[in-house]
Amino acid sequence: MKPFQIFNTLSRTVEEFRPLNPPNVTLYSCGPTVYLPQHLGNMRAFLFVDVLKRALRLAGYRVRHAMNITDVGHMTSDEDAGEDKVERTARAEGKSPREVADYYTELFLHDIDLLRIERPDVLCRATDHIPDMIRLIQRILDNGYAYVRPSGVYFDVEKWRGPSRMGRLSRQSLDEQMAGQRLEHSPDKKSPHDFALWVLNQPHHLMQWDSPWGRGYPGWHIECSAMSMKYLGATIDIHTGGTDHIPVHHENEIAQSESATGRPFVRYFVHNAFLVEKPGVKISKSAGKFPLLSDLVSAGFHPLAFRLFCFGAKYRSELVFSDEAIAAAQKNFEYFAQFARTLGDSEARAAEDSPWAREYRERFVEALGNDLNTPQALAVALELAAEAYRRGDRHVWNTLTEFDSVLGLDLAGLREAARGAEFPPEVARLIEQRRAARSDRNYKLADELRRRLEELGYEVRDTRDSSSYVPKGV
RNA sequence: GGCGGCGUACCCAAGUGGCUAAGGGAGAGGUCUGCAAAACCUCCAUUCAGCGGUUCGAAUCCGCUCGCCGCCUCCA
Repeated sequence: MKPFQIFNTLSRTVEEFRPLNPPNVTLYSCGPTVYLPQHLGNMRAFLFVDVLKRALRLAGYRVRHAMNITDVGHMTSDEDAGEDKVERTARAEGKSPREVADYYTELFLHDIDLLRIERPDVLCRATDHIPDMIRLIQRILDNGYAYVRPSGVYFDVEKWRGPSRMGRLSRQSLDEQMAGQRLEHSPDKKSPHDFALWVLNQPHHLMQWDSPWGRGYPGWHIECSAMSMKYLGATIDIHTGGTDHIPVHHENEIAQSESATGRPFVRYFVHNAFLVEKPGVKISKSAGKFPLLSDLVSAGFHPLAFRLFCFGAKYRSELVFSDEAIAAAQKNFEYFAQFARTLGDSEARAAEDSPWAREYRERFVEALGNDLNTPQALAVALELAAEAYRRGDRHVWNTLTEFDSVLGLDLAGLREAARGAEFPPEVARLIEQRRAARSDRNYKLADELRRRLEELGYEVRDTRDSSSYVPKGV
């Protein structure tokens, strides 16, 4: 089998994936900031991680996945200025920061469940790991790569950077950047590129902790370094995030992590592109207005339609959001669901698929191993179903189920849900009556029973010699 | 000022040197069907923003032009 290939931002090329300790893979993802709901653009990022994880598993790897919940230190502007975003929401809503974080964390979990995104093995909140961050900052200080000032502990970029260390990801030398030219920076900083590891003397800040340097709170970047090391080790295989994190957040994470441990921080950085409203216009929290998953559901779309919609484009391409494209994805979803539902027991329980299905499986795995080409994988899955219809040979359940381990549509569950044994007694009785009416050619009664079933929330789909009953909303 | 990306049919979107430019949606016609669906079959880009160049051969490489955008500040 061909090795799994993935684009590594560190090299800007598609590389063969070689984890440190195969078949184990350590994966860390920059998670949500919990002061607002996660919009559809955020959801695309989490869907990307989910499909990456599932594809790695299909390729034979075992993945340990950690994701952070940012509930402190995320500022409205530079690290040492502005207001903490969680606190801003807390003040606006008259809640405590913890209540705000809890609320939006729950909302996040609710949404990823709807999208059938697997929960990470470790979901870690920044505020639960303050001691870990303090220890890490101390190590950086001990190694001489940070300095303490009245306003905070800062990472010394000049000291650390050495030959091409900073700017490795973004391909920008520090001198080329305009840091400090576009906004005021703290006079305490030796260089405008320096960033806060720990912030001191901000009395208005609600969340404060004691530290060896005084009462304060962590800078935004340190949480990812501290928690990824704690749960996944000094060197992790894959670190994911949006492309917006390349120049600052991930650059700083590398600097602070490697200056602390002296070891490589990440083997593969993998970044997803944005979901955009129209070409080039990204959906973002700071823009004020942004579509949510709940908006799609209110508009009558199934959450999994959004899941398939995202798989219709490569993770590294901007994806243009439109109702028409979501509707197209929903058609795909219904197509898969209908295909699964109409498989007979002998087809769904056969130990072996028909030989012709093998080629589809190979193409599917190959597409995913080719830098996660989900559009191609999706096309293969659709072609498998179409080919099964065309041949009148639907012994492909094992293959389809394997595809679904990545697509994540729960086709097995959908099939079960359409089976008679699962129906409530009243529904089952109506179904039986309708079956009898149809065989008596009493179509007037059959149509009446169809209406009543629809009132109960079941869509009736007849075939020549049987019928299936699908709960509305799939 | 610097870094980076994009422009493929009505829409979404693969393809990055070579069989007929994937796939889906929409659209058109047909088959099947008590009805309503679903499904199946057929059709739907001589062409990849434009213009040059390299090559036996380019949507794919190079140059220029036009248009759009992201990042360098919080952001998936």
